[in-house]
Amino acid sequence: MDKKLIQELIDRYVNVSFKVTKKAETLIKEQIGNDLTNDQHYMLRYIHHAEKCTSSELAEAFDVNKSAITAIINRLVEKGLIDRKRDETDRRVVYLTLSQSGTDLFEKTEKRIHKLVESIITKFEREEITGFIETYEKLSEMLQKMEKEQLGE
Amino acid sequence: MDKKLIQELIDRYVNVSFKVTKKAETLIKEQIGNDLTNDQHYMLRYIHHAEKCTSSELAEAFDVNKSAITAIINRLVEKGLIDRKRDETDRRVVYLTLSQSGTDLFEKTEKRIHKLVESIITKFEREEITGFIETYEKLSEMLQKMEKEQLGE
DNA sequence: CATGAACAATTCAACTGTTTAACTATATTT
DNA sequence: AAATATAGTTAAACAGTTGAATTGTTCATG
Repeated sequence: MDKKLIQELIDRYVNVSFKVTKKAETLIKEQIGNDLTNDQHYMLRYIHHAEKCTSSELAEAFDVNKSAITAIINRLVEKGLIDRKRDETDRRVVYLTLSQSGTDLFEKTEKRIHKLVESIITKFEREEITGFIETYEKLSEMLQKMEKEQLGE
Repeated sequence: MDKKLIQELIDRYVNVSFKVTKKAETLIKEQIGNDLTNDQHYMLRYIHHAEKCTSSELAEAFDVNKSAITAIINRLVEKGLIDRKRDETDRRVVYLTLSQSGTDLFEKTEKRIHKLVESIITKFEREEITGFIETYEKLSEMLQKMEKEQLGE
């Protein structure tokens, strides 16, 4: 690729990724409503998918310090959406799971987000959107690898 | 498209967009360093591109209330990176511009971010990345339109 | 087996970004 | 001239974040 094209692509990527990220956050917030923040919903999503997980695991997945996770989890425990339970064999570890009302709220909200995404995805041709998501996934893997390499240095 | 495929695509999209957004934020923060937050850099980027703009314009571009903009701009003015100047013909309006050191810091940091993006983009085939960015841009336009429709309702 | 290192999680202080409501100052409408 | 609208700021309250210190637990090794 020649330099000029690369520069153009970089500009376009930086620009479009900023816009889409911003707008997506806003649209998701509209689906979620006032019971939860976006970050709190993402937290419920992760735990729902994992069924059971630890603060350390969340800190790694969300790329933040463990103390940030403690703060978010505290708020979700206060709302009765998450349960904390110590591991009996290693009492340093605390397992997090969704409570029944946490599961209910998550599933209700996630359904609305899925409908939003569906309404967008279905406006594309099948080939275009599958190709897009495939490249997006490649990008994701690439970023994971970059992190590992940095840790290796 | 059949329902099963759509469901699969939604799942994959929700999953991958979360991961990429998170990781990209982290990587950008590494490029920016400790002089600025990511949001502050994005603010400088917008003003740099516009050359001159108002709080209201920023509030719309960033999808937040004007008071959130005031807070961020205050911090950037304190750091000497942005200048405020009242419009002489309509004294309600305040124009924001980058100071010399604001311009310097922005350009230095943006260069690092561009290198980061370049290092990623150039790992893809030309057709794949251009197709990806084109679809991404379509998506962006679609989201803009959705907002207008909502306002119209 | 005792002690020190390692580890999981939490607490706390300080900060950034956000919303909402109230407010100031200015401009426009009628 | 008075009412209304607009641009921006302020203040209180909250969510999310970092970084350092702390608590409680486990593990290694001398």
